[in-house]
Amino acid sequence: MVSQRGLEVLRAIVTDYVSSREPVGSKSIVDRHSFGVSAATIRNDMALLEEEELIAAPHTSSGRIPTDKGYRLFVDHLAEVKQISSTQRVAIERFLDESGDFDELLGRTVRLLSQLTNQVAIVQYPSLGMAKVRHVELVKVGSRRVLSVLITDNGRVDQRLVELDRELSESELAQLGLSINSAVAGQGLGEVAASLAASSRNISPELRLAASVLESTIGEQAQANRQQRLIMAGTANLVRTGEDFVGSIYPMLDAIEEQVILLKLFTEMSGDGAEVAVSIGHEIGSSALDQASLMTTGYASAGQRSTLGLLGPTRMDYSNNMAAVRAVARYLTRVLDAG
Amino acid sequence: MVSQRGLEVLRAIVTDYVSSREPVGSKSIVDRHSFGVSAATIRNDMALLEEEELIAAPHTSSGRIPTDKGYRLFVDHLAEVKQISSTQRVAIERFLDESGDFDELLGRTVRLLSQLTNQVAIVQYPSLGMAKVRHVELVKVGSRRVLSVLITDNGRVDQRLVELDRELSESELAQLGLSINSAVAGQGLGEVAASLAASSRNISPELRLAASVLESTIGEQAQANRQQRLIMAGTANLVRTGEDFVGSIYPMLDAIEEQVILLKLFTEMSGDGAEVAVSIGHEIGSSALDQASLMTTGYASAGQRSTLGLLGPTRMDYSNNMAAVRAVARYLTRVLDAG
DNA sequence: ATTGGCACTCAGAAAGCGGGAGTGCCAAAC
DNA sequence: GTTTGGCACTCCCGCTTTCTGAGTGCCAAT
Repeated sequence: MVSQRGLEVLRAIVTDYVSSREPVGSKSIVDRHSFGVSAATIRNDMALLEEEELIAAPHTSSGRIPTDKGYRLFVDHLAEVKQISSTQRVAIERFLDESGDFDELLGRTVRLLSQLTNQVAIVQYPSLGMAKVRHVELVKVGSRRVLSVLITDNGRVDQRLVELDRELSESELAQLGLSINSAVAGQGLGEVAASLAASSRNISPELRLAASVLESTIGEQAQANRQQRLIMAGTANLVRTGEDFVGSIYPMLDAIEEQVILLKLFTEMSGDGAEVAVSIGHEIGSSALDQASLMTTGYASAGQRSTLGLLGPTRMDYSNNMAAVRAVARYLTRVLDAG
Repeated sequence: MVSQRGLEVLRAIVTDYVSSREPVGSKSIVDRHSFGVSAATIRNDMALLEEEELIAAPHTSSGRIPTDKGYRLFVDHLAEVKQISSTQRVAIERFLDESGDFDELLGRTVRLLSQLTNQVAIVQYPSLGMAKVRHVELVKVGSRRVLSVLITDNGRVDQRLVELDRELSESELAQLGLSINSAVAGQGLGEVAASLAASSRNISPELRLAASVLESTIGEQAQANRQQRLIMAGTANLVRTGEDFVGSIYPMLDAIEEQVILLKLFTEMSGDGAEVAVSIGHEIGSSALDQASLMTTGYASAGQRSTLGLLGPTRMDYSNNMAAVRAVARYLTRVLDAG
């Protein structure tokens, strides 16, 4: 069994390794930390830790680095719950002052988080969820093209181009818009398609074809799972910390650019609510990301729960990053959710 | 003066260097290309080219690589105008089929271009430009928060959160919405602020304060220069081609993440219209992007002109990339602009 | 349980050593 | 005058060798 001091040694190994990037040996531990014991004693403890697979030696007779399991124990029991630094607070404050479009805000948030942590930051676009339709606006943008803008009562906007069979006059379009709005306004997103189908009976024959195209698009918009969208920043940081990965980082970069894996992970992890959740290395369950850690937490936008987080090497500063993720999520919720 | 054959030699050097990544010598030129002359003759030509600073030798007695000036000459006079390959065509076709939100479309476009070229792809968000206001929708998203969605008649949407001094009832909000819409609908974006100020006299005293906050926000939205927004993809490609840069690529990555320089360059280059414009190395005028080339062209969205392009090492496949940029811009225009 | 001592291991830096691709120049040939 | 073969020279790059030092595991003594 691992002793109390053994755990302290593990903590020392993790913190030292994270800051130095180098395998840490018994000597450097007694130097940097004030255990009241000799290096040989530490070595005994380390042998225990290695048996438990909490640490490992990259090469025979070299210092030790934490395993995924070691990081896990560290995150669960040993990491101190930090507050964000004053520098970070200033960054968030300054960031708070700027105004801008909703999308811009999310973009700025994700860049902020990436700068605070020097990792890849990811924000999941809030889902349309259980919202109701507020308004549909049809905008003519070409002779036979119409942009359909759907606005929900929790403030999400989905805009989409529709190609019609023939040109509609402004008045025809206005008429269609009126009829569509009266059919769908106040409807839950799930009901939109049905309501549209029901109302379309009253439409004049000349408009019938155009109307059906529009209706199917609006139905799509209502179904569209905006949850499927990630905003990312700081991919470059992964390169900067690239020395932390053995072998090529290209599989990782590809996986990130693909987004598929991340989307899956984000939706899976989103259930956890307010706490910061961490997946370490192999726990992520993707071979491309098995040298990475994923850290997520929830945020709220107009009552809709969504997820944000970051991705970085397993060898990351968990305490700091967890604090930053938590702070940014809280801040974003404060800005976007009911005051 | 550089002879005709000299120019052919330059072309050979550029193409060989681009594909091999290695300084190219006189021997390998006569091997790979069928000049009817010996290596020694080529050497003489190369000496000329070097005098003209079109090529340079990384080390004494090593092969030559093109200088920025050499690339410039190549792009202007020697590069053959390629068609995109069938593989690329297929990629674009497949991409064309998918439906989705406007923002998603731009996102997909930029990822497409980055995959076609293996470079960093950039799309500038279409500007609001000379558009007129179509509709303003006010959506209550919290007790004291309102989301203001502004839609223009060319289909751009700007959404923005407003914090009010007190809670408004739905009916109050609806009333305000009506009054605001009647004031601004059909107005040019520049006139919005004035129209709002004029109309606000008729607003009841209880709403006065909330109205003024809303009005100033809507004024901002109308002024907002969406031109200021870039969508990027494929930063990772820069790392993949990272061996092409001498020294650290971090300054480049930083410059890209900052976006400031790129925004400036994009707005400057946007005037050129339909042709593909290329800035090579030092021509860009930014020390961080010394070793990069920027390639841009215009596209149109509902009559608004905007810019897209890519960024990569000076040592890039100009012919291919120019073809891809042109093809994607045309395609995007076809989808977004009047059919 | 802890400690000092000691032989052993091994990664990584420094140094040494060709091989080879490429050059510049020159005198001869076309 | 342009082109060519020849030749001496340069210097990068990859290879092996050596060396050093941090670190380990184990053991006997405290």
